[in-house]
Amino acid sequence: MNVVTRFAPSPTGFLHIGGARTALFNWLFARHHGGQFLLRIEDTDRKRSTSEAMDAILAGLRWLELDWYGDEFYQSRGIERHKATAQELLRDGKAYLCYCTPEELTEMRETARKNGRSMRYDGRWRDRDPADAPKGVDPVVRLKTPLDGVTIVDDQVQGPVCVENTQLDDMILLRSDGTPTYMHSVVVDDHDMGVTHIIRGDDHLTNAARQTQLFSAFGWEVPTFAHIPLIHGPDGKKLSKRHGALGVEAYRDMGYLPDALRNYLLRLGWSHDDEELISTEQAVSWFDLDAVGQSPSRMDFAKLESVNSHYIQQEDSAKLVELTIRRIVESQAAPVTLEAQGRILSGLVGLRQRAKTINELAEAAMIYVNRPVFPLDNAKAARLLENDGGTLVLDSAKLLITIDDWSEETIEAAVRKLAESKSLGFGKVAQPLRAALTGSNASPSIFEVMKALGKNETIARLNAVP
RNA sequence: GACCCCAUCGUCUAGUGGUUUAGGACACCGCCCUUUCAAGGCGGCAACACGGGUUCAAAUCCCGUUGGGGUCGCCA
Repeated sequence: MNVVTRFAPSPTGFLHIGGARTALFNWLFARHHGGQFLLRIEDTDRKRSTSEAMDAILAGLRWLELDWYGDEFYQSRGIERHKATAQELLRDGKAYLCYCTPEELTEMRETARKNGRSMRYDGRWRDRDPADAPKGVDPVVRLKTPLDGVTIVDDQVQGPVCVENTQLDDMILLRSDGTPTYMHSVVVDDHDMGVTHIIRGDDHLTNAARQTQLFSAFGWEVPTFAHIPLIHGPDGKKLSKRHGALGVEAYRDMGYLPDALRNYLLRLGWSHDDEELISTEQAVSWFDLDAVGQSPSRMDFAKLESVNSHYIQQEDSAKLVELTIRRIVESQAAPVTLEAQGRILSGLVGLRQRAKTINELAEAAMIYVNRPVFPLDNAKAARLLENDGGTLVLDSAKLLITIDDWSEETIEAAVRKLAESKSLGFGKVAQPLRAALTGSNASPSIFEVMKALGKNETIARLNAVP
């Protein structure tokens, strides 16, 4: 089966989470079937389209590693073609000129609503003699849609959806200024681009019926539709900014990995038995429309974090260090020395195990960037150095300075021996050391920290305790 | 309001008429491990919206109710 999918965002805002999932599903579906995934920017609304939004969408897609086939299409470049096809329909008597004023339309809408009908435009110019055309009024071009019968959208996710044709009015193809509408442009473009599968949000389901009518008017084959349920906020209501209706770059800034976000989004509304952590390769081989759920799902940051932490465990060390350092530099607006970078890499095992996001990782890694400042801000840590805590730290320093083989094992053996010699529980020694070394009462293993810090820095930090 | 879609633990979901005391994951709770915090291991809590049918048998099929969502622009 030849498969061509497309993602068609309008550049009026960033690439939000729902759009990202739509793009992912299209990408996956095309990959799975060995087809092509195309990108089309729907920029026909010049007033609302911005180049910033366009850049944000492209950057978001690239960050998510959802690459599209060939160059992206710009809908605005097809305007002449869209106009021409509408004229064809007009010539063939499948469309007509309508001279209704906006006021008339508003009135019609109100009447329709009052009478409990969904049909808005009453088709008053459908069969009217063009000679009746009022002077000085620019007409719109409307499609002559079927007056009776039903239009069936055989949706791959929702199943067959039947809409009575009496519910659908004659849609506008060309505005009175001659420019094509979205409904018209989409159909022409999808046909011209050879799109075989239209996978998009559920909010377009009712559009599918209208677009089907247009495809039929042209005598074109209707693509297969698949409307995926929308993502809602944690409360089941429409996704708001507070709930995560953010651009994907915001997710990057919150410290999520693209692989993790993709995995999370994939599982939101799609499943493969009990699989939770799914690699891209597996996703490509498993993904199909029949496993897409029919009900809307809710955004769950806790689950996203959990998935993200798994990907942080799996991420390549060098890459992880790079991301961590970049984040530190961004937030501290200060460089990280090569020495500190080496320490972070050395202590990465313990750091990554405790981090759910890159941001948490960057924060935890600060113990390798800055020395603790006394008196410590952390009250619990400060308390660990009170009484004989400070003495234990200095005793440890004296002992550790004699160690030549600076390995975790040797360091641990030495510290354990010290605790034993003083008849102290191991924790009694370890906690003050932790406070002296990291300025905190919680950190990775102190032996790992000492190893990563190196002997000189370790001794220096221990001796710095007042 | 009209039309369309949806309905299994708090959340994401498995389940396609009997294999189900409804499974997994996240979250939550407890225990273990333990130098702290995590991670990990073990265990626990927790759902078929409701009402009618169909059938020997229904979470699974049908109808209705309720609830949620979407659409109703010369926006996309």
